[in-house]
Amino acid sequence: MNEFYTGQDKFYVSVDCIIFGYEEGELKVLLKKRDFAPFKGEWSLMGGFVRANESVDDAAKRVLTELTGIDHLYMEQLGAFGSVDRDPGERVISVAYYALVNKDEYKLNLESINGYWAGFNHLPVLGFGHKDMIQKARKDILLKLESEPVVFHLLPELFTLTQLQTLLESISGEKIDKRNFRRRVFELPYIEKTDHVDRISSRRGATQYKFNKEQVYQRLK
Amino acid sequence: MNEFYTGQDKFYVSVDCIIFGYEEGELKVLLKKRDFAPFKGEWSLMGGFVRANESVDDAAKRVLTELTGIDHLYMEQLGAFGSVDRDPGERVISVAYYALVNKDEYKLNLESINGYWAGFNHLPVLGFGHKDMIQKARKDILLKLESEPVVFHLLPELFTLTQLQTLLESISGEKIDKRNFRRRVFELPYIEKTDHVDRISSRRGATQYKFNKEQVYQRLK
DNA sequence: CCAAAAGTGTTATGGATACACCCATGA
DNA sequence: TCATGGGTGTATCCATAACACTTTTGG
Repeated sequence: MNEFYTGQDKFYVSVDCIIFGYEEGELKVLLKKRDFAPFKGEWSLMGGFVRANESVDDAAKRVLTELTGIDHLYMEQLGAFGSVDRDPGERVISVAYYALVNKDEYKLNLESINGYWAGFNHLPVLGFGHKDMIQKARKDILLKLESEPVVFHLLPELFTLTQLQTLLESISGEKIDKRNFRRRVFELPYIEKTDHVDRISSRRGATQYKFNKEQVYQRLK
Repeated sequence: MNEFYTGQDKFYVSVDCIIFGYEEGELKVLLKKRDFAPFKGEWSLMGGFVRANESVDDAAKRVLTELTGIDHLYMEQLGAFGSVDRDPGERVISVAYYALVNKDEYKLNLESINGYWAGFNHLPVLGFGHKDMIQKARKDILLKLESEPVVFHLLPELFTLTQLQTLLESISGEKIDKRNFRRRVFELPYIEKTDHVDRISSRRGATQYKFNKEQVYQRLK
């Protein structure tokens, strides 16, 4: 149609998904054993190629669903990673996304996808610039948190304030004062106390809270 | 090399540059008349195709230099724009960048590039999702401003506090109190008073200030 | 002398921080 | 009874916001 376009180079375009979860006080990232070269058998992010008939965003959703069965996730684009030799096999331009998952809600079959939840502070060696992507994603979430309480995507329906606090601490990398933290939480209209008590993590039992999602979104105009 | 890659679709990948400048109290965006279809002769962002032997970041720098002669600019990636029908001519995945330019330092020959500085609040009709990109870029800069005084890339060497204030107002879209603003500025170690006086914009004359770039970067660790 | 922009301080308020002890329970 | 994590208030400090008049000078 446009001869100007002809003669331009074409590229493989992939998507890489950084899937964050939370467990036992630590932020986790879902990794998978690579099925094919290069680095076959090594750990890597969930990824796949963009197809001609889908948008890049749709490709990311598709890859996520294909690999994990998870649908309708909270997901944001992180950016394009386009250095020439990022993929040692072929030139591939990758667009990275990050997703936040409530691990309880979606019971993944880790075996069938050759996956595992890596502790954010104990990542294995990763190729393709994946480590940079993960670090960048963490910073991005931290920034986003200032304007939107996205962490609730990571937590189970019911959670204790200690769980919420340690999650925020592990994302920000900083200790939070318990009393100041709780006072702030009590002022938030979208975090509600429930009658449930968690007796797993402490002898005394901790009150469980839940997010009121309508309030979250209403609050954001 | 990797048969898995073969059979995947390939794409044209382009870069689009949102070049911001500042003049007479208003934020500006550099646009250019398109040389080829689709939308030949219409206004659009500076753009070009990524080549096989260069990174996407390098492509953005190259396009900027080719079209404007400007080199070594402050530039950030905004993200990938990959909907299927974004470009009505062909499927093209675009990675957008924004740049901040001191218009005085780089005297552009607007005629030769068919360009013009559009007022941010008076943009013409733009295709290819360029308007969305521009809006997103403004928000991004606003966010970035909280952690880094990037506006100095837009200002001339010497500037008055009123110029700085109106620039910030036009980026944020909000009025700032003059006295509070000035008090805050006086506390910043990287904004220095000079002996120069600007007599163009007022009868009385306004003191000109300058950024101390070492202080800016030192401050950011 | 007047129009137009530059310049200048004080007060009030709210949010952030620092800080230490008692409580309830299961083992 | 004791070890473990849950739960609670107060005082201080600092950043932010609101607010109006005087100064200088070119025309």
